[in-house]
Amino acid sequence: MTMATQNGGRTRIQQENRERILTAALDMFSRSGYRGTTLDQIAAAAGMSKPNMLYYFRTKQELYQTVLQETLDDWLTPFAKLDPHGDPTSELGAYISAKLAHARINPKASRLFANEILQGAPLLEDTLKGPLKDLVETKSKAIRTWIADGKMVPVDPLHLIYMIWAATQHYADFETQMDALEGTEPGTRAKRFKAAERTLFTVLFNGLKPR
Amino acid sequence: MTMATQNGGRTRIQQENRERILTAALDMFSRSGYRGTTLDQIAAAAGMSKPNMLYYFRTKQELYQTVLQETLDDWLTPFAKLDPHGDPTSELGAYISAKLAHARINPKASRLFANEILQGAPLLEDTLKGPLKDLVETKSKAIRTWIADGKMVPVDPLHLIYMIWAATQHYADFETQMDALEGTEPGTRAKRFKAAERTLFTVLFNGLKPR
DNA sequence: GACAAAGTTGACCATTTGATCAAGATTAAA
DNA sequence: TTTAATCTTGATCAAATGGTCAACTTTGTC
Repeated sequence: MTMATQNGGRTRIQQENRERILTAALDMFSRSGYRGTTLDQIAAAAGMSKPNMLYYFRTKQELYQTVLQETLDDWLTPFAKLDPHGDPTSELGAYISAKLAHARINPKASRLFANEILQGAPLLEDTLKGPLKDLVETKSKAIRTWIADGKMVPVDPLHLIYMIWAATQHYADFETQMDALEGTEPGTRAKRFKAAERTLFTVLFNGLKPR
Repeated sequence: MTMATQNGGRTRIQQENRERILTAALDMFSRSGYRGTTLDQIAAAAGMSKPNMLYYFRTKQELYQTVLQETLDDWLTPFAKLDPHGDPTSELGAYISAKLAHARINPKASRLFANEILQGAPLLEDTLKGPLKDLVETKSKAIRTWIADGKMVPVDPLHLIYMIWAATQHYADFETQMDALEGTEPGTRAKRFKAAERTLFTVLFNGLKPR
Protein backbone atom coordinates (compact mmCIF):
# COMPACT_ATOMS: atom_id res chain seq x y z
CA MET A 1 0.00 0.00 0.00
CA THR A 2 1.43 3.35 -0.97
CA MET A 3 1.95 6.06 1.58
CA ALA A 4 -1.41 7.78 1.39
CA THR A 5 -4.42 5.95 0.04
CA GLN A 6 -6.97 7.12 2.60
CA ASN A 7 -7.75 10.84 3.30
CA GLY A 8 -7.34 13.19 0.36
CA GLY A 9 -4.57 11.12 -1.17
CA ARG A 10 -2.21 13.08 1.06
CA THR A 11 0.68 11.97 3.20
CA ARG A 12 0.88 13.24 6.78
CA ILE A 13 3.84 15.38 5.75
CA GLN A 14 2.01 16.61 2.68
CA GLN A 15 -0.98 17.75 4.71
CA GLU A 16 1.16 19.56 7.26
CA ASN A 17 3.37 21.27 4.71
CA ARG A 18 0.58 22.28 2.38
CA GLU A 19 -1.19 23.83 5.34
CA ARG A 20 1.90 25.73 6.46
CA ILE A 21 2.54 26.98 2.95
CA LEU A 22 -1.04 28.09 2.39
CA THR A 23 -1.10 29.98 5.67
CA ALA A 24 2.15 31.75 4.86
CA ALA A 25 0.95 32.48 1.34
CA LEU A 26 -2.32 34.04 2.52
CA ASP A 27 -0.30 36.14 4.92
CA MET A 28 2.00 37.48 2.26
CA PHE A 29 -0.38 37.71 -0.69
CA SER A 30 -3.02 39.56 1.32
CA ARG A 31 -0.44 42.05 2.52
CA SER A 32 1.49 42.66 -0.69
CA GLY A 33 -0.61 41.31 -3.53
CA TYR A 34 0.45 38.77 -6.12
CA ARG A 35 3.25 40.71 -7.75
CA GLY A 36 4.42 42.23 -4.51
CA THR A 37 5.04 38.87 -2.90
CA THR A 38 8.11 36.74 -3.61
CA LEU A 39 8.41 32.99 -3.30
CA ASP A 40 11.38 33.49 -1.01
CA GLN A 41 9.21 35.44 1.42
CA ILE A 42 6.52 32.77 1.47
CA ALA A 43 9.03 29.95 1.84
CA ALA A 44 10.73 31.77 4.70
CA ALA A 45 7.40 32.42 6.41
CA ALA A 46 6.51 28.76 5.97
CA GLY A 47 9.90 27.72 7.35
CA MET A 48 11.20 25.74 4.42
CA SER A 49 13.36 26.08 1.34
CA LYS A 50 11.94 27.50 -1.85
CA PRO A 51 12.52 24.34 -3.89
CA ASN A 52 10.73 22.35 -1.23
CA MET A 53 7.77 24.66 -1.40
CA LEU A 54 7.72 24.31 -5.17
CA TYR A 55 7.59 20.56 -4.64
CA TYR A 56 4.08 21.08 -3.19
CA PHE A 57 2.91 23.90 -5.45
CA ARG A 58 4.63 23.80 -8.79
CA THR A 59 4.28 27.48 -9.64
CA LYS A 60 3.53 30.77 -7.95
CA GLN A 61 0.29 30.94 -9.94
CA GLU A 62 -0.84 27.55 -8.72
CA LEU A 63 -0.16 28.52 -5.11
CA TYR A 64 -1.97 31.82 -5.49
CA GLN A 65 -4.99 30.24 -7.13
CA THR A 66 -5.26 27.65 -4.37
CA VAL A 67 -5.21 30.30 -1.65
CA LEU A 68 -7.67 32.46 -3.53
CA GLN A 69 -10.12 29.61 -4.10
CA GLU A 70 -10.14 28.73 -0.41
CA THR A 71 -10.88 32.29 0.70
CA LEU A 72 -13.58 32.58 -1.92
CA ASP A 73 -15.50 29.62 -0.54
CA ASP A 74 -15.48 31.27 2.90
CA TRP A 75 -16.65 34.49 1.35
CA LEU A 76 -19.69 32.90 -0.29
CA THR A 77 -20.92 30.82 2.66
CA PRO A 78 -22.79 33.41 4.77
CA PHE A 79 -24.51 34.84 1.71
CA ALA A 80 -25.88 31.45 0.73
CA LYS A 81 -27.41 31.11 4.20
CA LEU A 82 -29.70 34.12 3.76
CA ASP A 83 -33.19 32.58 4.07
CA PRO A 84 -35.97 34.02 1.88
CA HIS A 85 -38.64 32.63 4.23
CA GLY A 86 -37.42 34.55 7.28
CA ASP A 87 -38.17 38.22 7.77
CA PRO A 88 -35.86 40.91 6.42
CA THR A 89 -34.69 42.26 9.75
CA SER A 90 -33.52 39.01 11.24
CA GLU A 91 -32.15 37.62 7.97
CA LEU A 92 -30.25 40.74 6.93
CA GLY A 93 -29.21 41.26 10.55
CA ALA A 94 -27.72 37.79 10.69
CA TYR A 95 -26.01 38.31 7.36
CA ILE A 96 -24.49 41.62 8.42
CA SER A 97 -23.29 40.07 11.67
CA ALA A 98 -21.74 37.17 9.79
CA LYS A 99 -19.98 39.47 7.33
CA LEU A 100 -18.65 41.69 10.10
CA ALA A 101 -17.45 38.63 12.00
CA HIS A 102 -15.68 37.46 8.88
CA ALA A 103 -14.02 40.87 8.47
CA ARG A 104 -12.95 40.76 12.11
CA ILE A 105 -11.71 37.19 12.28
CA ASN A 106 -10.29 36.76 8.82
CA PRO A 107 -9.36 40.18 7.44
CA LYS A 108 -6.58 38.68 5.36
CA ALA A 109 -9.04 36.70 3.27
CA SER A 110 -11.06 39.83 2.66
CA ARG A 111 -7.98 41.80 1.66
CA LEU A 112 -6.78 39.09 -0.69
CA PHE A 113 -10.17 39.14 -2.36
CA ALA A 114 -10.22 42.94 -2.57
CA ASN A 115 -6.72 42.94 -4.01
CA GLU A 116 -7.76 40.51 -6.72
CA ILE A 117 -10.89 42.47 -7.65
CA LEU A 118 -8.88 45.68 -7.80
CA GLN A 119 -6.48 44.13 -10.31
CA GLY A 120 -9.42 43.25 -12.53
CA ALA A 121 -10.13 39.80 -11.07
CA PRO A 122 -8.49 37.88 -13.92
CA LEU A 123 -8.76 34.62 -12.00
CA LEU A 124 -12.18 35.19 -10.50
CA GLU A 125 -14.15 35.90 -13.64
CA ASP A 126 -15.68 32.43 -13.84
CA THR A 127 -16.75 32.36 -10.20
CA LEU A 128 -18.16 35.87 -10.36
CA LYS A 129 -20.13 35.32 -13.55
CA GLY A 130 -21.26 31.85 -12.51
CA PRO A 131 -21.94 30.85 -8.89
CA LEU A 132 -21.87 34.38 -7.46
CA LYS A 133 -24.17 35.78 -10.11
CA ASP A 134 -26.66 32.95 -9.60
CA LEU A 135 -26.59 33.48 -5.85
CA VAL A 136 -27.10 37.22 -6.21
CA GLU A 137 -30.08 36.68 -8.47
CA THR A 138 -31.68 34.23 -6.05
CA LYS A 139 -31.23 36.54 -3.10
CA SER A 140 -32.42 39.55 -5.08
CA LYS A 141 -35.65 37.70 -5.75
CA ALA A 142 -36.07 37.10 -2.01
CA ILE A 143 -35.59 40.79 -1.31
CA ARG A 144 -38.12 41.68 -4.00
CA THR A 145 -40.64 39.38 -2.35
CA TRP A 146 -40.07 41.08 1.00
CA ILE A 147 -40.73 44.41 -0.68
CA ALA A 148 -43.86 43.14 -2.43
CA ASP A 149 -45.14 41.85 0.92
CA GLY A 150 -44.71 45.31 2.41
CA LYS A 151 -42.01 44.12 4.81
CA MET A 152 -39.42 46.48 3.40
CA VAL A 153 -39.19 49.87 1.81
CA PRO A 154 -38.69 49.53 -1.96
CA VAL A 155 -34.99 49.59 -2.87
CA ASP A 156 -32.97 48.05 -5.67
CA PRO A 157 -31.94 44.66 -4.21
CA LEU A 158 -28.65 44.60 -6.08
CA HIS A 159 -27.56 47.92 -4.66
CA LEU A 160 -28.70 47.01 -1.18
CA ILE A 161 -26.45 43.97 -1.44
CA TYR A 162 -23.57 46.14 -2.69
CA MET A 163 -24.13 48.46 0.23
CA ILE A 164 -23.92 45.65 2.76
CA TRP A 165 -20.85 44.16 1.11
CA ALA A 166 -19.16 47.53 0.96
CA ALA A 167 -19.90 48.55 4.53
CA THR A 168 -18.85 45.24 6.07
CA GLN A 169 -15.74 44.51 4.01
CA HIS A 170 -14.58 48.04 4.56
CA TYR A 171 -13.74 47.05 8.14
CA ALA A 172 -11.22 44.53 6.88
CA ASP A 173 -9.91 46.23 3.75
CA PHE A 174 -9.50 49.73 5.18
CA GLU A 175 -8.40 48.71 8.63
CA THR A 176 -5.15 50.59 8.13
CA GLN A 177 -7.03 53.82 7.57
CA MET A 178 -9.20 53.23 10.64
CA ASP A 179 -6.16 52.48 12.76
CA ALA A 180 -4.62 55.74 11.64
CA LEU A 181 -7.78 57.66 12.51
CA GLU A 182 -8.62 55.94 15.79
CA GLY A 183 -5.23 54.87 17.10
CA THR A 184 -4.22 51.32 17.88
CA GLU A 185 -4.58 51.05 21.65
CA PRO A 186 -5.60 47.55 22.73
CA GLY A 187 -9.35 47.17 22.72
CA THR A 188 -9.86 49.68 19.93
CA ARG A 189 -10.49 46.97 17.39
CA ALA A 190 -13.10 45.16 19.49
CA LYS A 191 -14.93 48.42 20.24
CA ARG A 192 -14.80 49.34 16.57
CA PHE A 193 -16.58 46.19 15.46
CA LYS A 194 -19.23 46.63 18.15
CA ALA A 195 -19.88 50.21 17.06
CA ALA A 196 -19.89 49.12 13.43
CA GLU A 197 -22.63 46.59 14.06
CA ARG A 198 -24.68 49.06 16.07
CA THR A 199 -24.42 51.74 13.39
CA LEU A 200 -25.19 49.40 10.51
CA PHE A 201 -28.18 47.94 12.33
CA THR A 202 -29.51 51.39 13.21
CA VAL A 203 -29.16 52.91 9.78
CA LEU A 204 -30.16 49.90 7.71
CA PHE A 205 -33.09 48.67 9.80
CA ASN A 206 -34.43 52.15 10.29
CA GLY A 207 -33.75 52.90 6.65
CA LEU A 208 -35.46 49.78 5.32
CA LYS A 209 -38.44 49.84 7.65
CA PRO A 210 -41.62 50.68 5.78
CA ARG A 211 -43.66 53.64 7.08
CA MET B 1 16.81 84.51 -19.34
CA THR B 2 16.66 80.78 -18.81
CA MET B 3 13.99 78.67 -20.44
CA ALA B 4 11.37 78.74 -17.73
CA THR B 5 11.29 81.49 -15.19
CA GLN B 6 7.57 82.16 -15.14
CA ASN B 7 4.93 79.44 -14.34
CA GLY B 8 6.03 76.68 -11.96
CA GLY B 9 9.62 76.84 -13.08
CA ARG B 10 8.63 74.42 -15.84
CA THR B 11 9.45 74.43 -19.52
CA ARG B 12 6.62 73.87 -22.00
CA ILE B 13 8.10 70.45 -22.76
CA GLN B 14 8.44 69.70 -19.08
CA GLN B 15 4.81 70.47 -18.39
CA GLU B 16 3.58 68.36 -21.28
CA ASN B 17 5.78 65.40 -20.50
CA ARG B 18 5.17 65.40 -16.77
CA GLU B 19 1.47 65.41 -17.51
CA ARG B 20 1.74 62.52 -19.94
CA ILE B 21 3.86 60.51 -17.53
CA LEU B 22 1.56 61.11 -14.57
CA THR B 23 -1.49 60.09 -16.59
CA ALA B 24 0.19 56.91 -17.76
CA ALA B 25 1.44 56.19 -14.26
CA LEU B 26 -2.01 56.57 -12.69
CA ASP B 27 -3.33 54.24 -15.36
CA MET B 28 -0.81 51.53 -14.66
CA PHE B 29 -0.42 51.90 -10.89
CA SER B 30 -4.17 51.87 -10.30
CA ARG B 31 -4.56 48.74 -12.39
CA SER B 32 -1.57 46.74 -11.18
CA GLY B 33 -0.37 48.35 -7.97
CA TYR B 34 3.14 49.59 -7.27
CA ARG B 35 5.01 46.32 -7.54
CA GLY B 36 2.89 45.04 -10.37
CA THR B 37 3.74 47.98 -12.60
CA THR B 38 7.03 48.27 -14.49
CA LEU B 39 8.74 51.43 -15.61
CA ASP B 40 8.81 50.04 -19.13
CA GLN B 41 5.02 49.81 -19.13
CA ILE B 42 4.58 53.37 -17.93
CA ALA B 43 7.14 54.72 -20.37
CA ALA B 44 5.46 52.87 -23.23
CA ALA B 45 2.03 54.16 -22.18
CA ALA B 46 3.45 57.68 -22.00
CA GLY B 47 5.02 57.25 -25.43
CA MET B 48 8.63 57.82 -24.51
CA SER B 49 11.78 55.94 -23.60
CA LYS B 50 12.41 54.79 -20.05
CA PRO B 51 15.54 56.92 -19.56
CA ASN B 52 13.62 59.95 -20.73
CA MET B 53 10.90 59.28 -18.21
CA LEU B 54 13.53 58.94 -15.51
CA TYR B 55 14.80 62.33 -16.57
CA TYR B 56 11.52 63.78 -15.22
CA PHE B 57 11.00 61.47 -12.24
CA ARG B 58 14.26 60.15 -10.90
CA THR B 59 12.92 56.96 -9.33
CA LYS B 60 9.85 54.75 -9.45
CA GLN B 61 9.12 55.75 -5.85
CA GLU B 62 9.21 59.45 -6.67
CA LEU B 63 6.82 58.94 -9.57
CA TYR B 64 4.45 56.87 -7.47
CA GLN B 65 4.43 59.33 -4.61
CA THR B 66 3.66 62.20 -6.95
CA VAL B 67 0.70 60.37 -8.46
CA LEU B 68 -0.56 59.32 -5.06
CA GLN B 69 -0.36 62.80 -3.61
CA GLU B 70 -2.37 64.26 -6.48
CA THR B 71 -5.17 61.72 -6.13
CA LEU B 72 -5.23 62.23 -2.39
CA ASP B 73 -5.92 65.93 -2.74
CA ASP B 74 -8.91 65.14 -4.96
CA TRP B 75 -10.11 62.60 -2.44
CA LEU B 76 -10.17 65.08 0.43
CA THR B 77 -11.85 67.99 -1.35
CA PRO B 78 -15.55 66.99 -1.19
CA PHE B 79 -15.26 65.99 2.46
CA ALA B 80 -13.90 69.39 3.42
CA LYS B 81 -16.91 71.03 1.78
CA LEU B 82 -19.41 69.40 4.16
CA ASP B 83 -21.03 72.39 5.88
CA PRO B 84 -21.97 72.03 9.58
CA HIS B 85 -24.46 74.90 9.30
CA GLY B 86 -26.58 73.23 6.64
CA ASP B 87 -29.06 70.48 7.45
CA PRO B 88 -28.00 66.83 7.46
CA THR B 89 -30.09 65.73 4.49
CA SER B 90 -28.83 68.30 2.04
CA GLU B 91 -25.24 68.27 3.32
CA LEU B 92 -24.85 64.49 3.43
CA GLY B 93 -26.78 64.23 0.18
CA ALA B 94 -24.39 66.59 -1.54
CA TYR B 95 -21.42 64.73 -0.09
CA ILE B 96 -22.72 61.35 -1.25
CA SER B 97 -23.39 62.75 -4.72
CA ALA B 98 -19.89 64.20 -4.87
CA LYS B 99 -18.29 60.94 -3.76
CA LEU B 100 -20.31 58.93 -6.27
CA ALA B 101 -19.39 61.38 -9.00
CA HIS B 102 -15.75 60.99 -8.07
CA ALA B 103 -16.06 57.19 -8.21
CA ARG B 104 -17.73 57.47 -11.61
CA ILE B 105 -15.44 60.03 -13.19
CA ASN B 106 -12.14 59.09 -11.64
CA PRO B 107 -12.28 55.43 -10.59
CA LYS B 108 -8.55 55.05 -11.12
CA ALA B 109 -7.76 57.51 -8.36
CA SER B 110 -10.03 55.63 -6.01
CA ARG B 111 -8.42 52.31 -6.90
CA LEU B 112 -4.93 53.67 -6.45
CA PHE B 113 -5.90 54.89 -3.02
CA ALA B 114 -7.55 51.57 -2.12
CA ASN B 115 -4.50 49.70 -3.31
CA GLU B 116 -2.25 51.79 -1.12
CA ILE B 117 -4.43 51.36 1.97
CA LEU B 118 -4.60 47.62 1.40
CA GLN B 119 -0.81 47.40 1.38
CA GLY B 120 -0.75 49.10 4.77
CA ALA B 121 -0.54 52.69 3.50
CA PRO B 122 3.19 53.06 4.15
CA LEU B 123 3.28 56.39 2.31
CA LEU B 124 -0.05 57.73 3.53
CA GLU B 125 0.47 57.47 7.26
CA ASP B 126 1.27 61.14 7.75
CA THR B 127 -1.71 62.36 5.75
CA LEU B 128 -4.08 59.92 7.44
CA LYS B 129 -2.95 60.74 10.95
CA GLY B 130 -2.72 64.44 10.26
CA PRO B 131 -5.01 66.30 7.85
CA LEU B 132 -7.53 63.48 7.41
CA LYS B 133 -7.84 62.83 11.13
CA ASP B 134 -8.38 66.54 11.82
CA LEU B 135 -11.00 66.75 9.12
CA VAL B 136 -12.81 63.67 10.42
CA GLU B 137 -12.90 65.09 13.92
CA THR B 138 -14.31 68.39 12.71
CA LYS B 139 -17.01 66.72 10.67
CA SER B 140 -17.85 64.30 13.48
CA LYS B 141 -18.52 67.27 15.69
CA ALA B 142 -20.91 68.68 13.10
CA ILE B 143 -22.80 65.38 12.95
CA ARG B 144 -23.00 65.28 16.75
CA THR B 145 -24.54 68.76 16.72
CA TRP B 146 -27.14 67.63 14.20
CA ILE B 147 -27.98 64.72 16.49
CA ALA B 148 -28.17 66.93 19.57
CA ASP B 149 -30.51 69.27 17.68
CA GLY B 150 -32.81 66.35 16.95
CA LYS B 151 -32.17 66.59 13.23
CA MET B 152 -30.77 63.07 13.01
CA VAL B 153 -31.18 59.72 14.69
CA PRO B 154 -28.26 59.10 17.07
CA VAL B 155 -25.46 57.19 15.37
CA ASP B 156 -21.70 57.06 15.84
CA PRO B 157 -20.47 59.81 13.47
CA LEU B 158 -17.23 57.99 12.73
CA HIS B 159 -19.02 54.87 11.58
CA LEU B 160 -21.53 56.82 9.57
CA ILE B 161 -18.62 58.39 7.75
CA TYR B 162 -17.05 54.95 7.21
CA MET B 163 -20.35 53.72 5.84
CA ILE B 164 -20.57 56.54 3.32
CA TRP B 165 -16.97 56.13 2.28
CA ALA B 166 -17.39 52.39 1.92
CA ALA B 167 -20.62 52.52 -0.04
CA THR B 168 -19.45 55.18 -2.48
CA GLN B 169 -15.90 54.00 -3.10
CA HIS B 170 -17.19 50.49 -3.62
CA TYR B 171 -18.54 51.64 -6.99
CA ALA B 172 -15.03 52.43 -8.15
CA ASP B 173 -12.99 49.77 -6.37
CA PHE B 174 -15.27 46.81 -7.04
CA GLU B 175 -16.39 47.84 -10.49
CA THR B 176 -14.95 44.60 -11.88
CA GLN B 177 -17.22 42.58 -9.65
CA MET B 178 -20.24 44.66 -10.62
CA ASP B 179 -19.43 44.31 -14.29
CA ALA B 180 -19.27 40.54 -13.88
CA LEU B 181 -22.64 40.50 -12.11
CA GLU B 182 -24.47 42.98 -14.32
CA GLY B 183 -22.78 42.60 -17.68
CA THR B 184 -21.03 45.36 -19.59
CA GLU B 185 -23.55 46.46 -22.19
CA PRO B 186 -23.28 50.17 -22.98
CA GLY B 187 -25.37 52.23 -20.60
CA THR B 188 -25.04 49.77 -17.73
CA ARG B 189 -22.53 51.91 -15.96
CA ALA B 190 -24.60 55.08 -16.17
CA LYS B 191 -27.71 53.24 -14.91
CA ARG B 192 -25.67 51.71 -12.11
CA PHE B 193 -24.59 55.05 -10.72
CA LYS B 194 -28.14 56.40 -10.93
CA ALA B 195 -29.48 53.39 -9.02
CA ALA B 196 -26.64 53.66 -6.52
CA GLU B 197 -27.54 57.23 -5.69
CA ARG B 198 -31.23 56.40 -5.40
CA THR B 199 -30.55 53.46 -3.08
CA LEU B 200 -28.08 55.32 -0.89
CA PHE B 201 -30.41 58.29 -0.57
CA THR B 202 -33.39 56.07 0.28
CA VAL B 203 -31.65 53.95 2.88
CA LEU B 204 -29.53 56.65 4.49
CA PHE B 205 -32.10 59.43 4.62
CA ASN B 206 -34.83 57.12 5.77
CA GLY B 207 -32.40 55.50 8.16
CA LEU B 208 -31.15 58.73 9.66
CA LYS B 209 -34.49 60.50 9.87
CA PRO B 210 -35.61 60.90 13.50
CA ARG B 211 -39.05 59.47 14.31
C1' DG C 1 23.74 81.42 -37.04
C1' DA C 2 26.18 80.26 -32.77
C1' DC C 3 25.95 78.19 -28.59
C1' DA C 4 24.51 76.67 -24.18
C1' DA C 5 20.74 74.50 -21.95
C1' DA C 6 17.34 71.16 -22.20
C1' DG C 7 15.63 66.96 -23.89
C1' DT C 8 16.16 62.12 -25.71
C1' DT C 9 17.61 57.36 -26.15
C1' DG C 10 20.23 52.77 -27.21
C1' DA C 11 23.20 50.08 -24.81
C1' DC C 12 24.35 48.40 -20.64
C1' DC C 13 24.57 46.94 -15.59
C1' DA C 14 23.42 44.84 -11.05
C1' DT C 15 19.92 42.80 -8.63
C1' DT C 16 15.82 40.27 -7.99
C1' DT C 17 13.05 36.48 -8.78
C1' DG C 18 10.46 32.37 -10.59
C1' DA C 19 11.87 28.02 -11.65
C1' DT C 20 15.03 23.73 -12.41
C1' DC C 21 17.99 19.91 -11.20
C1' DA C 22 20.89 16.67 -9.31
C1' DA C 23 22.13 14.75 -5.20
C1' DG C 24 21.23 13.50 -0.70
C1' DA C 25 18.10 12.52 3.56
C1' DT C 26 13.93 10.66 5.45
C1' DT C 27 9.89 7.77 5.67
C1' DA C 28 7.25 3.71 5.64
C1' DA C 29 5.71 -0.68 3.35
C1' DA C 30 7.53 -5.42 2.80
C1' DT D 1 16.56 -4.62 7.45
C1' DT D 2 15.81 -3.67 2.81
C1' DT D 3 14.18 -0.84 -0.57
C1' DA D 4 11.41 2.16 -3.20
C1' DA D 5 8.79 6.18 -2.70
C1' DT D 6 8.75 10.49 -0.71
C1' DC D 7 10.82 14.57 0.87
C1' DT D 8 14.46 18.26 1.08
C1' DT D 9 17.79 21.67 -0.45
C1' DG D 10 22.25 24.08 -2.28
C1' DA D 11 23.59 25.55 -6.48
C1' DT D 12 22.31 27.42 -10.59
C1' DC D 13 19.80 29.54 -14.60
C1' DA D 14 17.25 32.66 -17.60
C1' DA D 15 14.30 36.43 -17.67
C1' DA D 16 12.63 40.65 -15.87
C1' DT D 17 13.42 45.04 -13.94
C1' DG D 18 15.03 49.55 -11.76
C1' DG D 19 18.42 52.48 -12.83
C1' DT D 20 22.90 54.61 -15.23
C1' DC D 21 25.68 56.65 -18.83
C1' DA D 22 27.64 58.56 -22.76
C1' DA D 23 26.42 60.27 -26.99
C1' DC D 24 23.21 62.58 -29.81
C1' DT D 25 19.32 65.87 -31.04
C1' DT D 26 16.30 69.68 -30.24
C1' DT D 27 15.09 74.13 -28.29
C1' DG D 28 15.46 78.80 -27.19
C1' DT D 29 18.33 82.93 -26.40
C1' DC D 30 21.73 86.24 -27.91
